[in-house]
Amino acid sequence: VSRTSDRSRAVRPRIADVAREAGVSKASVSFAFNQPGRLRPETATRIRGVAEAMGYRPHPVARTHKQQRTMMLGVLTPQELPVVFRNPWFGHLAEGISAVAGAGGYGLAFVSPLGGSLAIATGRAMVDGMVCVGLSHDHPEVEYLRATGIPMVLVDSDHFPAFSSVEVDDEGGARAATEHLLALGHRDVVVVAIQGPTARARAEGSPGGTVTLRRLSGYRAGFAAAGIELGDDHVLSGAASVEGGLSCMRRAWAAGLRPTAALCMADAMAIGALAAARELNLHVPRDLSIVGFDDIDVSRYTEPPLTTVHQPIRRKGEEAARLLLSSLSPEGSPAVEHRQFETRLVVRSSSGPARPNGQEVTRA
Amino acid sequence: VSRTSDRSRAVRPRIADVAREAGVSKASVSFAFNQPGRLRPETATRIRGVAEAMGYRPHPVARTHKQQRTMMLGVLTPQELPVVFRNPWFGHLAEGISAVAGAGGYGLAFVSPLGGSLAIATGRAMVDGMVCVGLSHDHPEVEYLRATGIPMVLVDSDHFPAFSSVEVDDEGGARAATEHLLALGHRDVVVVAIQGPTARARAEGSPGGTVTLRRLSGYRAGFAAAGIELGDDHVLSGAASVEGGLSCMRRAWAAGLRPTAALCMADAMAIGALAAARELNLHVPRDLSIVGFDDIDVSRYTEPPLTTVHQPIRRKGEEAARLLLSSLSPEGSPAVEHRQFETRLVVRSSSGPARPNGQEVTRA
DNA sequence: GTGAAAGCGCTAACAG
DNA sequence: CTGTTAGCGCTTTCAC
Repeated sequence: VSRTSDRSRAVRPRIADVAREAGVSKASVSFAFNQPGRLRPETATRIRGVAEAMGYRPHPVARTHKQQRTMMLGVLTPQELPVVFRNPWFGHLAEGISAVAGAGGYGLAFVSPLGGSLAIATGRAMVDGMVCVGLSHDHPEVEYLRATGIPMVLVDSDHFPAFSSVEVDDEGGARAATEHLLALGHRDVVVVAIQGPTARARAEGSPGGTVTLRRLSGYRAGFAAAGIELGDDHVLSGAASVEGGLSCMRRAWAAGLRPTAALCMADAMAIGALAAARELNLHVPRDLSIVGFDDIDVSRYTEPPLTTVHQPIRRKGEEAARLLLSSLSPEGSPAVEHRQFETRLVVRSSSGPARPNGQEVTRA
Repeated sequence: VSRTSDRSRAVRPRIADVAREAGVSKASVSFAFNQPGRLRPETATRIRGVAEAMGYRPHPVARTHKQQRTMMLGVLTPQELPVVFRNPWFGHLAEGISAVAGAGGYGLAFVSPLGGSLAIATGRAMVDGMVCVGLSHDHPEVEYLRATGIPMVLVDSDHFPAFSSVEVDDEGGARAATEHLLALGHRDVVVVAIQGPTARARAEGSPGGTVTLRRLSGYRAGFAAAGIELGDDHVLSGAASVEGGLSCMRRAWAAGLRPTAALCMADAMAIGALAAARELNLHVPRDLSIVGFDDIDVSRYTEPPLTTVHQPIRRKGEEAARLLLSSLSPEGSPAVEHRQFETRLVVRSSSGPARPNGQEVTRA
């Protein structure tokens, strides 16, 4: 067998090549890299010199294979990566996760459905542990994931007895948002919900996912306390992105709805709602109040600045990674912990008094 | 040696265990998973049943080791991950990369300095190829990277003869932005630059990085054509984030600068500049014009909507991944290609006529 | 201080 | 159709 590939890519020298060239054993070469103290200094230096000259580099997979740990953390999302990255919320979460992962010497790999299957993707994932984002019990492959034995920490997911979790008080936050609107006199409100990642939810265009359901129930509770019922036709679902929010609002108007306010489950969607309002020639908040959820960085700089439910996104990421690392380290606590952060309503300028009852907006 | 770890974590069954249990050879088990066609259907089914019952799953690292390909793409950034994720621009790029990587069956791993060293991180990276973002020739470890032999595609980086690249016309875009401001009568303008990732640049607080330099030269060229020189004291550097832009503007004002406009190298920074204006009680664009760069999704929804230089961020990501995949596949073209996309100025409302010459803003 | 050798767990060429 | 076997490239214990 020729040592040169047909693509004529340079052949990577192996540890044996270096050993031969340096006139030592493979073990010595390994020591030169991993435990230089065990070699006579001059030997170590010489070996490394030879290795460098040959362009030798320990093969990361072989090394990992032997070591039985990858020093990688996985970030698992039931949605495809492009849709995940489209939501700035995820960037903030990744900030938090990567900060503590990096500090602990861990790298990050993103695990999302491969060929439509999370199971396949998970099976391929070379990670020591996973942060799972938005995993619900009704996910078709959740049992598989649970059974893999991979240490996991759940963020914004259903609870599983075996795993630690990090979340926020979604219901409370949603309820606070509703009460805010109610206090401003709003009675006709649409909910812009995050669509579930499951095929079923997508097919039905229905909301889904743990967080979605919790927030929905918070909204409902708020309305119920005021004796108002939130009709199913007033709940629109879409992707958690600007585009998704925009499309929900368009659908609402197309369906003849003329609400005075919109409760959005993600700031990205709320920004989309802002765009929709602009399209419809609606002034925010005079003609339409918009309340978001998340309080991502840009929300305070939108036009108008967004009233929204704040949650500590980065801290959630940090905490999740911390929990995971601690369950990974031999000295760390293997105890499962459930951490819930508070939410709080941040009132800015996208919400205001409802326009007088029944008075439809005049298109300019 | 006990087969049970002290952390009492369930022992993962190996292929040999399944083979023994099913009364077949390891090869048959492997075939049952990878080439079921080579087994009698009933045998294959039985084996998979046994495997399932035992909770067997092929070890991803071992599998990868044997296969000699990881089916993973790396995304390399000279900056630490948290700072990278702080810039929405990167989210858009990741959208593009992940879309084509996922379609090609590849996963994504993020590679950023580990213990301060890109070399260490790269050495550990189990990837088939890398998309390098913002790599400049003057990076201390760039030679190491080049020498690894890992297939790479460069985004927004200096050119390297061996690698394909994807970029935009930074200089042209920057120049267009400058000319726009000049046409509006601005003569006293500060530049809010992206700080280089190198320790040196950080220490000096100086701008750095390929893209930064290109845009800076575009700005300079624009001013020069009008006979104006951009003083070094008018160039502030910071992280490519809202926070970074805010801090640059604070520093500018603290230094006694009272420009009528700011040219920001990233929309995230421009949003920070918007925040600074608010702090300083400056109306945008009446007292201060702000021009960004990137045209990220939210830029059209800020208060006021951002005048900025548009670049096709997602397409850059897609193109980079496509180039990389094609160089990875046996049939793909190994040719190095350099792809440059156009930029174009998008005028929105954050820029306007300069306030009359010499007339300082009155703080409200 | 240095080297020999035994794996890590899997895949696939080759025999049977 | 099924099993034997030879690695993939490295690390690390154990002996010298």
